[in-house]
Amino acid sequence: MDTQLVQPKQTFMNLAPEKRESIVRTAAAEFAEQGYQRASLNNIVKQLGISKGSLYQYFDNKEALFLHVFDHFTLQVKQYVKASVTGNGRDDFFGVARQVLLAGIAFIDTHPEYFQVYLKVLFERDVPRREELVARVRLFSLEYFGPLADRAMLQGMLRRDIPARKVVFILDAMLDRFLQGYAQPHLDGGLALAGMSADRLHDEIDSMVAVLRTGLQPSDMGE
Amino acid sequence: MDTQLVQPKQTFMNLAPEKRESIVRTAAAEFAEQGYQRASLNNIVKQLGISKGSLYQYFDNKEALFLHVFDHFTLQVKQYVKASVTGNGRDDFFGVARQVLLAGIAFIDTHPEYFQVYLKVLFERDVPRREELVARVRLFSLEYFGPLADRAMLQGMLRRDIPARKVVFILDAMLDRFLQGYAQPHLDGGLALAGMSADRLHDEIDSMVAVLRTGLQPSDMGE
DNA sequence: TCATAATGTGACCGCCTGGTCATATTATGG
DNA sequence: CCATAATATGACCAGGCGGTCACATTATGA
Repeated sequence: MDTQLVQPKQTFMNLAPEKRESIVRTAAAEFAEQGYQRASLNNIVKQLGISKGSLYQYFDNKEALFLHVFDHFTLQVKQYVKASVTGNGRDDFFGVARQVLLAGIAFIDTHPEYFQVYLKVLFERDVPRREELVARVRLFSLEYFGPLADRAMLQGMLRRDIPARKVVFILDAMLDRFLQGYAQPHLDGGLALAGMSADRLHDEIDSMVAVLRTGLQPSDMGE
Repeated sequence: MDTQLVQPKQTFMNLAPEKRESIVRTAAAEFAEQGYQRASLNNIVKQLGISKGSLYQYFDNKEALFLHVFDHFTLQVKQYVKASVTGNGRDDFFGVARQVLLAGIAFIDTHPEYFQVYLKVLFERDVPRREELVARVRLFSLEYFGPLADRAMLQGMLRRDIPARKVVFILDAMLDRFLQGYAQPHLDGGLALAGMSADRLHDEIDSMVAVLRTGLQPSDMGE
């Protein structure tokens, strides 16, 4: 989640920032709708009102454009999560989970196309450097929650009869699935998360975290 | 989940059953690997060693072939779940969840390509009659667990402070995610489910269900 | 002002796609 | 055996793709 996946050509960097942004946003929308393989460069340049030759002056090929879009996505995610968690002081394990969930919702609200690109990468074959891309995002989650769970375990905040890595799996599954349900109405298990008001959404999140607390905290701890 | 999505042409029905099966299996594999849009009929007929004209004597078009494959998938799932649950007597709510999880694993083991087709349908746009296809599978899960949860609630087997529909969401999310992780190694949250031995897999499932029990049962109930 | 460098353009290429159809092959039954 | 119906075939079509390149346009700075 550190170094860049690809370098655009110098010509692209010389562009006005607004134009750069509009290109990345338009490309992201196309990749989000169609996935990598079906996404059409002809479509992208048509929507941008530039010629195909220009696009090839900015990026070496379709793959480089796609990787640059993904670079933007990971950068944005990182910023969102960091901002939301560090902003709200020292929470306990489940408090952090709640914050991450809220950050995810906020991210999807402001950049729905980026999250769709991520989902496409997860479930599509033949995405260039797919393993690497997925690893970047998954590792971010695992490496983030892993140490947190270990610490919580040492502090007696988690049941000792469940291995820490299983706690992480459950947390990861729940968070990811909740976000998938928010972005992809079919997966919300009948909760109708998609059009929900912010208040009710927060209620859903709180009660979801509460269930995790009950299930994963030692029984001799209050809520 | 009842009526057929599409009728193959008569010519297809006149074929020897083994040939019919080999056609459906080969098509399923192609759709699983490539998704609907990218799947190539040229590829399918080449692998089958038949001409493209023949394929069009069996099905009206690509869409009809795809829908027929999906029909087979839903039929198989139904059989697997029914068989595994009815076979093992009267379990409690969480016991049934465990049985369904085991049935899902068994299904993926024997028909990995069908499950991949389902995942592709979930995350791909422009799949013909996509809403309908997803609804068939999701409704199967919701309509199955919904009444079960209601009954469990009435019998005092579930915490009263969590609405039944939220219990269903959590269960549905956990099961679906576990199966996704089994079929798609990136999503296993570091549990390495993919290559796991049957015994260890059963352990994982048992402890997962145990966590659900603890989190969702009233605190005054033993395990 | 003008030579040079940087950037923009879209017709064009080879390739692959889903789908068609005239024709060849095989099965059927009188 | 032969006429007819059923089935199999693959060359062919229009359309879209990623990518190229000779050329037009614009920016630069001496």
